[in-house]
Amino acid sequence: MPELAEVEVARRNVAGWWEGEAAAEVRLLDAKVLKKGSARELEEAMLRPLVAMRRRGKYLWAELEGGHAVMFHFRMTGKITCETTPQPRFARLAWRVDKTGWLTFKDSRRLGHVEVLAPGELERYDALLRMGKEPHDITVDELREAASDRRQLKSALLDQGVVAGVGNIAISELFWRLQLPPEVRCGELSQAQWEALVEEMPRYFDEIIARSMADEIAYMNEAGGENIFEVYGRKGEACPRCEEAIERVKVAGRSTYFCPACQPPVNA
DNA sequence: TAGTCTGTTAGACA
DNA sequence: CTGTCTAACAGACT
Repeated sequence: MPELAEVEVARRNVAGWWEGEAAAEVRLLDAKVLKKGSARELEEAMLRPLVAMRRRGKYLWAELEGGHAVMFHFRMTGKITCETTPQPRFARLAWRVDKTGWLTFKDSRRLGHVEVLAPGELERYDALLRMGKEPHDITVDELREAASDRRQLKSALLDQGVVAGVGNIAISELFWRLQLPPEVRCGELSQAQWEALVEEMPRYFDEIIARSMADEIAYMNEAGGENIFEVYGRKGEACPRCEEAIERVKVAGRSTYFCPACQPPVNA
């Protein structure tokens, strides 16, 4: 599951499931996922009607009547699904909405978290304050300014302070589309390549979002696990563009999949 | 089996 | 500043 795209799909789904209602019942199934606020505050907040579901980067939050917010971060394995029972496997928090069923925050690895924010705290939420612009809003100049020349482009794009929501999978896919080598440094990109990157980022996310929404409808969530990416997770398979075998390397500490033929090193 | 991999992020360290 | 490693954690894969 992708990054910004997965969270945006979750936002749209949850907004539809929960829209205009208050939860009828809240169950905190694993108290350790609640990183800020008390179980009681969480319950009181969620029992108020939903005002809006919002997203910034990979952060997702619910705004409730009365001014509280409930913040979610999925990290690696978190997700929100709609269930018929309140305690499916890996459920950490569940709330029942009459018209829909049990909305469930699941997280097998328990790296994700939930926070209850009192009125006004959202405006002072550090991760949001430090976050770069969304891929859909950032300009070429803004991106170049945030990414210093010597830094690896991958490292810069993974930095949420540079641009919001880009994750490890998106990097492999974007680099393949733009034919950039995995370890390319920011200073090595031409103006045209910067422009292409700024154009391709929102396009990539829009495509994955559209695809994920369609899959949700087709499979009623709980994806079948088919790899929808061009190169990510496809080591040894043929490049869709040139048939060369896809390789995997570690850059910025994370796996990057690339085609050695159509993404050659800059100095080659 | 045991070891290795994993979509994130913050923080320690060289 | 930069990259690398680790810790959170637990399951899937080789």
